[in-house]
Amino acid sequence: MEAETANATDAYGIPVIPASSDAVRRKRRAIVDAAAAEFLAEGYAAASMDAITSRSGVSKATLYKHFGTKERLFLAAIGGILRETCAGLEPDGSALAEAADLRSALITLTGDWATLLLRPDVMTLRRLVIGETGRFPQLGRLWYQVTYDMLNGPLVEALTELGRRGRLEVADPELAVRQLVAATVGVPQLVDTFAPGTETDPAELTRVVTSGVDLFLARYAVP
Amino acid sequence: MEAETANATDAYGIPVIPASSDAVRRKRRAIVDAAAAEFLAEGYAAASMDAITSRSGVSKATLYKHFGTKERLFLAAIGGILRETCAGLEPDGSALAEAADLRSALITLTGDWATLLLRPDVMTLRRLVIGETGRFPQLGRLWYQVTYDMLNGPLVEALTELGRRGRLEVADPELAVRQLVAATVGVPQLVDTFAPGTETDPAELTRVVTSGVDLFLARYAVP
DNA sequence: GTCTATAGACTGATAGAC
DNA sequence: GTCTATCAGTCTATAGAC
Repeated sequence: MEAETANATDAYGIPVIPASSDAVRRKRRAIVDAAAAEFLAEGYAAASMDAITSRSGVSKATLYKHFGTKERLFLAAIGGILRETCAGLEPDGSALAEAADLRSALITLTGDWATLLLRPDVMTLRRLVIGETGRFPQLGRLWYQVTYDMLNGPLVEALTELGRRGRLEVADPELAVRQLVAATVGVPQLVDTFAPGTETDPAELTRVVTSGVDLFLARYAVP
Repeated sequence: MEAETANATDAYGIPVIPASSDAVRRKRRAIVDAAAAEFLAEGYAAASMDAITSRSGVSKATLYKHFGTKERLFLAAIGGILRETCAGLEPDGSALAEAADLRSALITLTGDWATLLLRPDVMTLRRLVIGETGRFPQLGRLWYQVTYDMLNGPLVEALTELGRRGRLEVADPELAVRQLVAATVGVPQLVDTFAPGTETDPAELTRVVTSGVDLFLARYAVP
């Protein structure tokens, strides 16, 4: 039924869009892409449905037929690229427990995260989600969940395993991971959060990440 | 001259409002307060000048006479409360260099910062500034500057002094302070950034801050 | 009587929705 | 393409200070 499809949401309150024919799917794709670009550039309130219509090349009727309201289009577009951004990214935290050189493995892992999370498009998305979290709490929860599943979760398991093997001494792996992420990725991320477009020189990034890992190991490594 | 006053800005691009009689100043105060409440609740684009007019109790002519445009009112209101929030807060980083118990002093200092920065009104303001940084870069710069002057700056000096006295070994005090802030305040702040209104139990906050300080000292304290 | 500051109706544009 | 609501910003008639 039309109304039912147009109002379905998943566990996070992000609209669920049913599968369909190729032509329909391509139009929907065009709308979502246009919406994402407009919302990322303007924010939710300042974005215009007319502008999204023009960008996507479909008619307003088609747009409203598929998404119903501005709110639902926003959630579908932003929720979608949020998932996509993190998809295809292998956490590979399990390799960490086996690594011969733990320090190098941690530097590589946190460095890779930092490179991904500092990408201009990811930072723009992050700023948008933070700014709209008051109006759309489900987006904030989704962002936190996605980044947690990608970064923190696997690492907590790896640290716990490393603790069992006697290579680390972490009483609270959950907290330790949050500290590691904060002391590495979090440091350059804070600057770019308030100064968009700040260039982060790769050499400087490596230096910051390395220092963060050393901070972590100074406390938690078994001598 | 009228036009000159209505367009004057300071070094950060925040409108400068000249002093005036008590009655005029009280009206201006009412406008700014109403504007801050509306902008914090709705964001820049969704906030309505009519709503601000109603809230403040003055007429639209008065409002436009004083602030000229929505943009200028936004910058004046948000820039104003941003400064106010941090005013009257003594950094007192100099006491750190003299502290007998450095660990306790750091825990107290970072704990106080965390308590201030996690206040719901401060977090709401922070989310707004992050969300509007694309449109109003000067607000992002101002936030970074204000928090830096309040937290990081004095602490960098204190760490440098403690290094001279042989109690710490910090090759890069600037980076060390960013790590300390990230590993203490930054940890609970990240949660509340994406999940507004998350209650942070004071005991848990102390535990997190203490652990962050211990992380810092494990790396940088001279044995 | 003159003049500044104000109230609030008004305007043209544009929004979301259908 | 049409519709109605609402937006930022303007304008005019008036109230009150001197």
